[in-house]
Amino acid sequence: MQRALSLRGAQTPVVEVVRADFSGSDKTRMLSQKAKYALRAVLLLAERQEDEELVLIAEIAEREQIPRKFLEAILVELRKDGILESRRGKNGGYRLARPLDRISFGDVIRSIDGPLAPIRCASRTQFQPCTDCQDVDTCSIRWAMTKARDAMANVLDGWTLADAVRQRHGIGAIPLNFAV
Amino acid sequence: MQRALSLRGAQTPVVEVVRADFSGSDKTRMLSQKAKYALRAVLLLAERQEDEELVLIAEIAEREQIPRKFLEAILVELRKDGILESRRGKNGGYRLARPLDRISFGDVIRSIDGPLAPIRCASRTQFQPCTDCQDVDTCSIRWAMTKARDAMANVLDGWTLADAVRQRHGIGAIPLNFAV
DNA sequence: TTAATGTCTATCGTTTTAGTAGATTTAACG
DNA sequence: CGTTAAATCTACTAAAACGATAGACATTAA
Repeated sequence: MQRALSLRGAQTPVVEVVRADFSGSDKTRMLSQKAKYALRAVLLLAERQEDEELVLIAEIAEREQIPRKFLEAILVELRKDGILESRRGKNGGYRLARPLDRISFGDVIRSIDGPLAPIRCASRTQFQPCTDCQDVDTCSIRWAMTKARDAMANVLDGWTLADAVRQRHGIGAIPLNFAV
Repeated sequence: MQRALSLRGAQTPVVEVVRADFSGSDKTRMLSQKAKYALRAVLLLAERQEDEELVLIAEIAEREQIPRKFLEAILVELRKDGILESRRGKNGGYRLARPLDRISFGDVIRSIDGPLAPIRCASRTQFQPCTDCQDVDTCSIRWAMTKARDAMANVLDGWTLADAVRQRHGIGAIPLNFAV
């Protein structure tokens, strides 16, 4: 049975130019624009946090080029999750609710985008089995995704605003677990 | 200036029942349903690959409870990316295009969902700067996301169908880098 | 009281996701 | 050759998520 010969596999492109399109397009997959804005905002607050002053939404919006109204919603979420504090009224504004070294990238991302895990059944903070799952305990997809989540969480929960600010200013070494 | 007292932080819920809602809802974030189907399909083919036989789409669909027509599209993508081979016509069907130990979870996920990186500027296979990026080289978000991507890729590219099948059958040890 | 500020609620257009339907091509077999 | 069993291609659709916007409302300092 020599049928291997007639099998259709990947078309190895005869000319490479063929591969020049955007197959796979522009899927964001994971970090939403919203979470990216959140990180930028929080990072800005981190730079300011020394001078005990509150920072205006308007200022954050302008400096980071984030749509004002959209940013408002983001900041409210971060406040509800205990990452930011705010005061309303005249002289109001925002600031970080905790010291720089106690706010991680993971905290911010979870606040805006939800669990870090690629799939709910691999989440440690928001576990939920797939509706069509046959056996949660032996599922090898879940197993791999859990490992992936842990690896990612290890990075994102270990990397704090303090680290980012330090890195940005070029002072201080990068933590050991993040060596390249 | 005692303004810390009047700051609004996270509302520590007075009654815990309040927290019973689904804030954060059901965002998939990363692994799409489609990619999950793809992994299930490929895993099934991996179990069958010994007996040189081709497997019907219909059979995969039924066994894995995947909508038939949707599955077709998935298998075509996997074939185009060189993960599967197929033959049409009578006695047609699908099978893996490479040995089990040369197809990783990362391969399958990339084929269906695109780059593993949480954000394009952190992708090694599909790099692209953010349109609003001020400085790609010093961006600390990109930096963190790159580390997260690498950690995740290390897991998903290292975990192959061979590993998954071995694990499923309870024989053979889990590779060192995946020790818990 | 007023002006400056954050907060809440509702809405909206676009893109992505998940899925469906039907016509078409290919290969085996008699 | 004709039939039949398969994959494949093209087009469409409903629902959700995403990114944003608008406007009324609540709070605080001066």
